[in-house]
This record gives sequence, structure tokens and C-alpha cells, in this order.
Amino acid sequence: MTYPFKEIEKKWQKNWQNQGIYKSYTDSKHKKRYVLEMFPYPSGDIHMGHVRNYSIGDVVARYSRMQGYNVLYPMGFDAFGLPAENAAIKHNTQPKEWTLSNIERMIVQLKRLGLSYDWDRQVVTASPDYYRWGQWLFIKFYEKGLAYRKKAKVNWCPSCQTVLANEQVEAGLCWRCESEAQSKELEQWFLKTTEYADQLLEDLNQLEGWPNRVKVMQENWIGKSKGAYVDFTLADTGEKITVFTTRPDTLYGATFFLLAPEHSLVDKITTPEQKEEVDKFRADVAKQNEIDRTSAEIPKRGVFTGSFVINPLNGERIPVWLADYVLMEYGTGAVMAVPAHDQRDFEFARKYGIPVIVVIEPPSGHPEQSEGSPDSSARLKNDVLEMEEAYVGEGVMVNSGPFNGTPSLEGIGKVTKYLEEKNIGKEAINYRLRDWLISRQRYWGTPIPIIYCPECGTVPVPDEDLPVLLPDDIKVSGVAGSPLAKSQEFVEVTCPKCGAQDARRETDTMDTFIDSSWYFLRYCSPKDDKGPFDTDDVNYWMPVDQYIGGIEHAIMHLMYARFFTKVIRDLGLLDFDEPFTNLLTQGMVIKDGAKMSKSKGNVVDPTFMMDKYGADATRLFILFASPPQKDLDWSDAGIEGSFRFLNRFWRLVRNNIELINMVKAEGASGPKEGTDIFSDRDAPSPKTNNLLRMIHQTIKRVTDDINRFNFNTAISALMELVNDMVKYNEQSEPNKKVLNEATRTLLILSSPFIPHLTEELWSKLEEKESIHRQSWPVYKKEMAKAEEITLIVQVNGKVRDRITVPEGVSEEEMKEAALASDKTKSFLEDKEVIKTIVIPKKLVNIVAK
RNA sequence: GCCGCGGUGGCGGAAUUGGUAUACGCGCUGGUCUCAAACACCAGUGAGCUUAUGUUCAUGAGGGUUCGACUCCCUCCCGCGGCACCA
Repeated sequence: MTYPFKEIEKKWQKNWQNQGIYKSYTDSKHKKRYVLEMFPYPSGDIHMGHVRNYSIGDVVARYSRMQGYNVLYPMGFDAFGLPAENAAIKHNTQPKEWTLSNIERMIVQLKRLGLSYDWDRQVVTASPDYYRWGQWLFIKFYEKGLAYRKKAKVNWCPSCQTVLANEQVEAGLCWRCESEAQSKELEQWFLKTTEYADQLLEDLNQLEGWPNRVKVMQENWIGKSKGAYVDFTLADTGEKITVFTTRPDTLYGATFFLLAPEHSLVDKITTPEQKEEVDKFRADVAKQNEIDRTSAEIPKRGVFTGSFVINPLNGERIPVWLADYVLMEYGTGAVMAVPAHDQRDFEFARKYGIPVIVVIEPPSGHPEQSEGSPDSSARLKNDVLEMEEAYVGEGVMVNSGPFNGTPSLEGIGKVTKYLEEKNIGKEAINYRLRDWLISRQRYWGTPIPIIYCPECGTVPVPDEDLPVLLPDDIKVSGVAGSPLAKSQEFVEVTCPKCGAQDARRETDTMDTFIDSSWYFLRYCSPKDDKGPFDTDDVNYWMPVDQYIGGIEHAIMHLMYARFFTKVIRDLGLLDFDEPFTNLLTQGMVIKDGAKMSKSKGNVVDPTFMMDKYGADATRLFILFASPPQKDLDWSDAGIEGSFRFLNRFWRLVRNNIELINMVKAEGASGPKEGTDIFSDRDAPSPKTNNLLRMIHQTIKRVTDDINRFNFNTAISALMELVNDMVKYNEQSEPNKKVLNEATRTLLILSSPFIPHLTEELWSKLEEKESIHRQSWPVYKKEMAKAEEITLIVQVNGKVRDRITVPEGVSEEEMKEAALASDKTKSFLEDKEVIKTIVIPKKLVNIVAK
């Protein structure tokens, strides 16, 4: 009853593997296309999100091959990471064993989907062949000063027992386990992402093939602000304290001065009378967690230090406070507070009774001013008392000495220039982006290849000693501290520089996002043992032409990978700026309105679907149900429909093949590479012409739709062709040649979506070579053209008639036909035709009164 | 709060440059087959009024531009996502 998908899928998967039809080779003379999906974490079983991601990529890869590209389409595993350690603790096994067996299981499942990967290029990040080069790259970063160690306040996840990067804390919670992140002062390894902040921002402009929202997210994350450094001086000592401000135009409105509670100057400047209060405040803030500290809703708190600074522009003495909303990590950790024009400062000033001085007048002006009030200070005082919030918009500078009357936007530049002339400030740029904290106090990751020697200090492990192997015999327990630190054998080492016996190895491992920051380069030459990759191979295959993955990686992975690419470029190992030319972010697969999750019990298991309907039906449905960027609602009824279509497809094509082969047996000229259909003795009937036209229209539609990733509409075009072909066969004498062409075209156009079924049917056409090695058909415009078209006739914009006219109709003829229509006439009674709009070959609109 | 994306039948979704709104699929209704059911196949299926015919109204709401608006502009409502004391 149903087509035998089980045998077919198994048979062809084996066949493709044996023939190696998806292997790829560097060939500098051949145009290339690199299609890549974000590689998975080997959690054990694939889920529908994977199926969706890889089905999309597989269509693109197969289509690209048929378009004549040399295609690189690899797969691998992001195999390091915490879940392996947790699973090892839970099941009393080793992370390595757990990971490797998961990888094996996932490969089996991925192969069942019929994805056209070149499996020989598989990259597993937990393999020493791979992480060796991650260590090598780390040392190159170190030598360039891009990897460094510093003591800093870092985010600590108490549940994962490790530190986290800034990006890995979402709303104060650990991105992985959602525990509340704590703040800890630790000495850790960082990569200098800030050094590339400007390039990471600027080069977003190169990425025309990226979704806008991803670029916006990265732009926000980098958070570039232009402004100025301004030097204030301590009233007592004359010592300089620099602030960063984006609003030099409001400098005259600074009525107080703020330091971050952690600022190193605090002890020095706090007066004895204020010491007790200041110490208490600093202790309180230190206790505060990251969520409260960074929540805008929590009222601002602060304390007076007893000291004053001098405003360099007007010489005013203003008090120095500490405030919890001033961050040590941004700018200089010191802020000039302008309460009239900054909401935070405003709230702070109101709370502690600090004066507010307006220095920017809104363009709407003040009634008092329009009346020509000469006493500006009285007027402003009045306003200030009424003010309910800071005015942060543009306006005109007032109360600002020589700058009075200057528009504020202009004022920013003027004040900055003035500061530069007086040598008390300069133009400056600041970024929200922080350096990337990469140390992890965990076992299952790439060991940081560093040795600490009591004599030589920090010493990178020499090339010839790489990789620093992760010991196999470590017991992961999940208790505090790096597991590696407990292995004497690992920790104790001789210094490679001076031979000292009592050197110690770094026991932290790298953030796994390092592993995924260059894996796409490794795929180009996965077995290279002379370097992380072969530069020629990389320069041939890279950049990735089409990258496909989830939106959840919009910031972290995609920014780290861009950063790595730029640094590796500057190491001279590759010659492009950006790793991913085009990016497609696919939507989630949801069920019953919610993301699939075990706790909700709405998980749909891909292997179950493949058992029941086959890989082709599963792929087809997931591509058909929704365009790839949108979330997709899983529907059990929907996949039934896709399966029904495949059965219909199967019956139709089997029937056609029988008819076609019959012609062959009769000794007619071979159907393949057939002579021109129109020169055939049997003159094509109108029905045959319609089918021919449909074939070429479908070629165009499917091609255009795949180019735009609108797989859902590509599939619906194929469904329409099948429907038409079924109808065509109902007539008694179908034209065998056209049938042959239709059948072959249908199979080829469908093959990227349903590779097994089409391959099976293709082989029944007595074809020797795989359908996946065929060329993509080219549509012929003149054949897609209709002989007759339906003319839409509107009266005053409303459709009143549809008239069939010959394709070559002139505008004048269209007009005549429209006016001649009886239906049109009935709407034109008692009316005068004012004008007629003619859209060639489409529509006539008669405007009448 | 700021930024971005979206809102079309009972449902998933089409409509490529402003030119037939609702392609394709699901579901539903009726029919064929069957003892019956499932499967399959055929027909119908936006809503209202209407005897057929037809006609009016419909793309979150309200305005505007236009011969003509799902599409462009303005105001608003709702949903989703990102950022959120970054000076």
C-alpha cells in the first residue's frame, strides 16, 4: 500500500557511502561552495531542531552540487563541555567514554537522515589531533599579547563550579544551568576581544548576507560610544582623576562626582569622618549579587567620601561620592554626574539632596524665556524644582560660560576641542564589550598550555610538547576546584625554559567556545598534522558561503568565530576578514505552542518519525511546514500529509516509468536526450502544451525558491506539478516524450528534498549515474510562457471580469476587450469613463464616474 | 524604557516590483470503494445576504497616498526576541 521507504532508504545510504559520491577535494580551478551547519554538542540523540538545521543545509549542499559547484559539506562534534562531566558523575563513567558513545549514536541517526556529508572530514574537538592546534593557537595569541592573565572580578557559577565569560551570564544567571552567578575576584586567562572591538563592529557592514537582527544584536553587544575623557583634579592634592563621558556638552552641569565602589582611589580620598560609612557601603555593595547590582529598578545608593574635585571648565568644587551604579569595568570607573541631563544622576541627586543645574535647554524652550526673562538663574531654579526627570535630549547650551547658545550636538565637539587645547581632556571611544574570560575550572576541555615556573614565571608549552594531553585517569567528582589540579602527575612538571623541577602546569581548561571558534577552518584540511589547517586549502574553501544555525548563537559563537578569524588573519595564516559570508538563522521547532522539552512532554523523536514515515517524509514535512527563519509548529497530521504526497509521487512516477519504458521497448528513439519535442510527428495537444509549460514554470519556481531559501513554496510548486501530472495521465493518449521529460524533471527538482525516493525512481529509469550527480535543469523562458493569459478587468479598482486573451495581446486590444465585456458594460451604465489604466498582459482598470 | 521582528481562513502558511487576496498542505463536509471501518481516490470548503446567478464585506485597529494597498506613509493596539544603571 505505502511505498517501501525502509528498504529504499537503507539501500541508497549504503550505496552512496560505498561509492563516496559526497567526498570533496580541493580543486583550485573549480568554483567552490562551502555549506556548513553549526556542529552539534553530542548529547546522544538528535532532536527535531537538528533535523531542521541539517535538512536545510543538505538541500543547499545538494542543490549547489547540481549547480556545478565543488561543494564542501562537513560535519563534526563540539565534544568538550560540562554535560559530559555531569553525566560521568551521574553514571559513574568517564566523560570521554560518554562523549564518544554519544557521537557514535548521533552519527547513526544523522546517517539515517540521508545527509550528504563528507564524513571523512569529521572533526571532534575533544580529540587530541584537534585540541593540539587549539593550544597552538592559544600560544600564538599569547605571543601577540592577545592572551593574558589578570586578576579581576569575574562571574562564578556555583553549580557548574567554574567561572563564566561576560556573554555567558544572561540576566545574572548562568547561561547553561540558570544558577545565579556570583561575583569573585580571581586571576584568570582572558583573550583581548576588545582589541578587535572596532573591527568586529565595522566589518558587520561587509556582512550583507547576514540577517539584520543578528548584526544589530552584535552591534548592541559591542556597544561603541563616542565621547571624551575629561580630567578632573582632587581639590586637596591636585591629583588627576579622569572620567569618560559621552556628553561633554553637559560638563557645566556636573554637580557631583562618582567613583565605582571598587575604585582604587577610594581609600586614599576618603576622609576620616566618612571612613566608617564608606567602608560599610563598600562591604554592602560587594555582597550584592550581579542581578541587583545591575538592575535599573533597584534604587540607586551611594555615600559621600568627604573629598571634592575641581571641574576643569568652571573651576567649581564638587563632592565625590561612591555609587553602586558606577561600574569599575567600564570607562575609567569614575563619572561626572550631571543630574539635569542623566536620569540615573537625577535620581541620585534627588535622593541625596544634591543640586541640579540645567545646562541644556530643550528646543521647545521655556515660556519664561520667550518673554525675555533676563534672570536666567532664577528661571532655571524654578524649572529645576519642577523637573520630574532628567532631560536627555538635544537642545541649546545654557549656563555654560562661553558656550552659551551653542546647540548641544555642536557643543559636544566644541567642548572636546576646547579640552584638548587646554590639555585637560581628549576625544575618546569606549566599548561595552569586555575581554573574553576563557579559563574554566573544569576537566573536560582543552588544557591551557601554560607552565608556571618559580624562576621564569609564565612559560608557554613549547610546540614540540603539544598537545598537553588531558589525562584519562582523572576522577570527576563535581566538588570544588579544578579536577586537573588534583592530579600530581599532570600538575608537576619541569620548566621547559630553565629546567626547574618545581614548575606547575595551569590546571584550568579553555571555554569550549574556543573550540567552536575555528572548527570551520579545520574542516578544510582535517588531517593536517603540520598546523591547525593548511593555508592553501583554507584560502580555497573559506569563507563559508552558507552558514546555518540557531539564532541563540547570534552573539557568543558568531562573535568569537569572527574574532578568531581576524586574529588568525593577522597571524598571516589566512587572507580574508570574515568567516561566514551568508548566515541563515533557522527558527525553533515547537509543538503545541511551546518549545519541545522533556518537562513539557511535547518532544517529538526524529527516529520514531523515521521509523514510521521514513527520512524523506520527515525532511519533507519539516521543510514544507514553514519558511526556515520562522518557528515551526510540529504537526503529526502534517507529516501524514507529506507521507501521503510521497506515496502519490511514487505511484505517479512508477506508472510513468512503465509508460516511458514501453516506448523504448517499441523501438522508438530513446527518450533520454530526446529530439526536439515539437518536431515530433505527434503534434502536441493543448493539454500536452500545458504540461510542458508547467514543467518549465516549475523549474523556475523551484530554482528561485531554493535561492531564497523558501523551501516551503518550492515544495508546494512540486506538489502542483505532481497534481498536474496525475491529471494529465487521466487522458487516454499521453505524449510519452513530454511525460518522460516531466518525470525526469520532477525527479531532479525533488532530489535535494527527498534524496532516497528520487534516487530509487531514477535508477528505475535505467540510469547508471546517481541522480545527485545530475545537472540542475535550466528553464526555458519561451516554454514557460503561456499562450493565453487571463486578463483582469476592473471597474474603479474592483474586479468585474476575467477574459481569456492571446499572450501577445497589445495594450490597445486589452482595452478594447475590457470595454467589450458584457459584465463590464453593466457596471458602466450611466457612467462616464474618465480614464483606463492598462498593465500589459495583466489587467485593465476602467475608472468611471 | 530603547532597538529589532511579526500580526492574512478553523490551523501551518502563499501572494517575487503597488495590479486576480487566501497558492500548497492540514482539518472539516459530502461522495466512491467496503458487511463495516481504516487507507486510498473524487468533489466542496473565507464570512454575510442570495434560488441559481450574483453581490457586499474581509489581510490586528483607525486614518492617509493611489485608478488600484496584505504590500507605501502616519497614529495606535497586541505578540515575540534582544539589550537594559555602560556614564
